[in-house]
Amino acid sequence: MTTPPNARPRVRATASKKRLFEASMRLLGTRGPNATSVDEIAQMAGVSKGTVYYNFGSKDEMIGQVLEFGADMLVTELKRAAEHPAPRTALREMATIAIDFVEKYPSFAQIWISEQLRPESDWGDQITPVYSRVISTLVEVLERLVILAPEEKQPAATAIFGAAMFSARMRTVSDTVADREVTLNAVLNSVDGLLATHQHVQS
Amino acid sequence: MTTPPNARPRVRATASKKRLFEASMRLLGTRGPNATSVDEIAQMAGVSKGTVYYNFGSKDEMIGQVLEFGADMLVTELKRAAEHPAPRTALREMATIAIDFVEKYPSFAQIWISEQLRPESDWGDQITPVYSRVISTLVEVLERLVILAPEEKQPAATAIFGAAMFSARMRTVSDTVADREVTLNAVLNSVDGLLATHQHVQS
Amino acid sequence: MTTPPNARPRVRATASKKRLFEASMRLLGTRGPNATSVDEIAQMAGVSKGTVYYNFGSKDEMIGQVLEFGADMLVTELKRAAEHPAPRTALREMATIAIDFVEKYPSFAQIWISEQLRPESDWGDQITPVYSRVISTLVEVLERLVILAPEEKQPAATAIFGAAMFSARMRTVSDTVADREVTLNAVLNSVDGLLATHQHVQS
Amino acid sequence: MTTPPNARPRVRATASKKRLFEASMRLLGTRGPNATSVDEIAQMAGVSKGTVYYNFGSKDEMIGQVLEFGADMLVTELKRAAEHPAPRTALREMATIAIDFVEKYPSFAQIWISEQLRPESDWGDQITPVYSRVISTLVEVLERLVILAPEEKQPAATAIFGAAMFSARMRTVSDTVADREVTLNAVLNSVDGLLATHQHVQS
DNA sequence: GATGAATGAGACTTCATTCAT
DNA sequence: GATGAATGAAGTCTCATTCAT
Repeated sequence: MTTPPNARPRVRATASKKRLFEASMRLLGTRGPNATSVDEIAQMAGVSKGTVYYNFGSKDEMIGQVLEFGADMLVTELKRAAEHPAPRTALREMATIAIDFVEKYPSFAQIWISEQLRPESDWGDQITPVYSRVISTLVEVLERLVILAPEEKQPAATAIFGAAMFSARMRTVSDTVADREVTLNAVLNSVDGLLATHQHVQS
Repeated sequence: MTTPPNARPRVRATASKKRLFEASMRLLGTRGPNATSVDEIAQMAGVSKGTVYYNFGSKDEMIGQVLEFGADMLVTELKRAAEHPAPRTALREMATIAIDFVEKYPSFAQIWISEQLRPESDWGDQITPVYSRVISTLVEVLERLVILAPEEKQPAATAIFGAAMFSARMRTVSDTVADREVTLNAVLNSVDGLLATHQHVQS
Repeated sequence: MTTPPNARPRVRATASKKRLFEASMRLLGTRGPNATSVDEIAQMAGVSKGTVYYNFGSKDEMIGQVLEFGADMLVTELKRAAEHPAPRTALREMATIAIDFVEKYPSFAQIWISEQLRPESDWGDQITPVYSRVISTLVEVLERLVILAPEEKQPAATAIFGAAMFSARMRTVSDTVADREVTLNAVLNSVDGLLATHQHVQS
Repeated sequence: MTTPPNARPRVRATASKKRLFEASMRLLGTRGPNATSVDEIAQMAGVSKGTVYYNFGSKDEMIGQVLEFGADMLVTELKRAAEHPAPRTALREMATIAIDFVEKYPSFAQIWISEQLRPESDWGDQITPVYSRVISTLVEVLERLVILAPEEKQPAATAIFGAAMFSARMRTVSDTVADREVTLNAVLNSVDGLLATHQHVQS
């Protein structure tokens, strides 16, 4: 993190860390954290195993940082889309972003969906935020769309999030890849259901 | 391998086998398959480690059988609920069953959601059926509810399944347990969305 | 071992033991004692694993008995051949017997050659006799053929035994099976060497 | 698997690797590969069990390398002795080398004799060559000694090899250790038999 | 006489982590 | 900054043996 005056060491350090980051992203989602060994990550990054510990301190710390990085990427994009003035359009764009993100980084969706639910996950600190940050963003948009009782808000958002993540991930797994637009509409059924059963917010 | 009891499968199951089954169910979901050791399962079942191998041959085989058993339980119940003449009521009951099942056996939801999505899971043969069997049942009910284009069917069912599983599991994890009825309605938003945007089937 | 008055149990007992014997013979030579499990032997014999312990008490005891049985078979035949009045003919017949025996029961040759040499073999008590009984028979015949110094006797016999066993076993393993007669002559070279370098015994 | 040091094989061998090699040599022959555990080897070498896997990858790989190393040692010496201009002297020296080698490394003789004959040995790739390389060297020398029919060559060499290995190994096992010279002569009886019954090669 | 469920010691192997260089 | 040799705890699995039935 420090920025010493001599450039070369910093460049090399950054290079190693960056390569480890990239290798982690690729392997973590393909095989999951448990099935991926530090050896493999180091080998794919082209550095020695010790370098992992020099740069990150532990395997869990590295995974945590990778997960956090990915989470920031997704949440940032989602928040930007949430700002669209028309709430239904905002939701459509958010779903699109989620679907595309999962297609681009199946890794993260995998880990989030699977590990997020595991109560005593080692990366809980990095993972839970993904869910809660997305949910709170979703709730904000939903509040601009329909009038919801307080206790309805989080469940409604959770259902949409679950539908989106699950549908998106399934596209990347199943043999018959569903059309992106069709998947998007299926996810948005949830939104349309809300619109059909709840009073709309006046713009 | 040692003299496997495949002569008359499951007839007169040993007490040991039953106890291992129960211990597996409890531990598998709490910690996930990878994080649960054969030692722990055997210890919780009150038998020796060798007994696991005498009865199941391998850890994977045992996990597979446990998963299969749970899947049969859920799918059987879902299929019965699906037979309700009114399709929307059928879907409501199916969602209720799923939510209750997850509450009763958080284990299975955990494994299904997390492992199902992992392409090269070792228990793929036992797991994939859970998804596909549920989806095909869901599709049958949806076909009785609204008129769907062929390519819409699976995505619509997947979105509902994802919403239900994710919401149900989230209830068992989060601090503020959402009300069961509210969760149910949130899941059914997806169904109501379909009803709002598609032509209804004449009864 | 006891012979109870009612015939049926004895017949069954004999049957189990006999079948275990045969299964052992077949497996022991193919895979060696260490690589052959009690399970496999029992399974091939069509009896339960417990029957092995009921009949023999232990794996080692069973192997020992099987080895002893084979040894008796060979030694008995060799001793009969050794009685031929012409010593060289006796030796030729003994070698023939050994070669044929190895061809018929590659198992025994395998175990004898390999385990015999292992100092702390578990079956030492049953195996060593094979070697010493054959050697002493050989020595007796050699003494009728040439005049040997006392210290020459055992080494000469050992060399012949080694040549015979090794050559015989090699025939059953190698791709290009050597002609039986040619192998026999190669083994008898040792005898002819003795005749060429030592004083003959007057008949 | 963990970062195997195959970059520059054997250059600058670690002290650990060398010590494991030596411990393996000592234990492998005393007890045979199956009866020797990785734990024992590591303990005798004074390193941890993990070091075995770091350096060799597996037990079989380690055994294979040890066997190969020993085979090279013996074959190299035999080939040098085989170059002696007088073929009978060459054979006598070869037999001497074999006897001494077995006395020094009873281990290898043990494994070669016992495992070589086992068709489906796991170390077949390392072991078979021992036999065939020695046999072909022996045949070359025999061809310089007497005129042999093509089909006689390999059997003659095999008989000599068997006599030598067996006699040598027997010396290290039996209580009454035969004199080295006497054993040597017993082995060479085979050669003298060839000389007595076949036409000599003109020098 | 025979069975087979159960056992537990011990085997091979993996892998996150440490540390001297 | 980085390396890679070394470690040891922990994991999966095998198998000879015991014992109640």
